[in-house]
Amino acid sequence: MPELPEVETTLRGVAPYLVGRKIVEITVRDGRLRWPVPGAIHDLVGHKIESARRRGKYLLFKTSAGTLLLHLGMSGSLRIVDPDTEWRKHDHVAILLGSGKQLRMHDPRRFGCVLLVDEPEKHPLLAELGPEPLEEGFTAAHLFEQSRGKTCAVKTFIMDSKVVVGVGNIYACEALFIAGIRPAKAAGKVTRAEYEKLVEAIKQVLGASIEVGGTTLRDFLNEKGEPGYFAQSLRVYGREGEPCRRCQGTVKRIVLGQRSTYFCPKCQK
DNA sequence: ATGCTAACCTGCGCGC
DNA sequence: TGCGCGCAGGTTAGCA
Repeated sequence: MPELPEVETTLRGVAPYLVGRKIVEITVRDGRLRWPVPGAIHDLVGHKIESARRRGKYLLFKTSAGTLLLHLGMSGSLRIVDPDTEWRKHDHVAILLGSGKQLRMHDPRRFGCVLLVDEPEKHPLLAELGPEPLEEGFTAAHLFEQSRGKTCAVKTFIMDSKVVVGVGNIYACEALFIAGIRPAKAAGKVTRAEYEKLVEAIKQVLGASIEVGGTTLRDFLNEKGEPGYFAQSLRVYGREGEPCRRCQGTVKRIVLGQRSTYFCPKCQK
């Protein structure tokens, strides 16, 4: 489900229900996520959520007793419900708030995680992360420097969270199409001028998707159960064999780094 | 250090 | 209708 726009949409949806509220009860129905949900998260009961923010695709809910670190993996989602709402299959963790509302984490594939951390910036999962793509630190110079000597595909390169966070499979394909760069081209051979275009394309495509609530492919819904509308704006992702929207060519699919990769051979060199 | 792969899971849509 | 197969928005661990 989630790339950066979907995580950001989720954050904006749930934050107003969380910040300033006390945690009344935490229910772990199935703690078998990517890593076991630590028993210590119950220490947060009685503490107030002071802030809710995002770092890459991680969500961080801060309390005076520690920070809840949450990742939605491939299929995770959050919902705000009334506590008497019927449990769905794969509703794994729930947090009851002082307001009487409940936050529920749903994740069929269980690639997501719910952890308790003390100093988020020092945590191994966050310490090595690259810049936020929508912030100042994400520049063509950064990509150019980081990529010199790299033989991996430029698409794989921009999906590496140590290089830049939040660019997943959909938006990597879309951004490379907008920038006119062939996804399989070695990252180290992409020119400075191409990285200029790519940085702009990434900012453009992520920003545009956030504006319409993210991409709903099969199951992404926001905290109110509404879909995102970016799917209808996709230029190449999932369009193998269909006509390119810019030229008369046909969208092709290849596999890079075990991931489906869509591009137009005529528009992307 | 770098780079590739296998692995973690469940569910869905497709062709037969 | 049912079954097997391939595929899915992410990321880490482990190996060469």
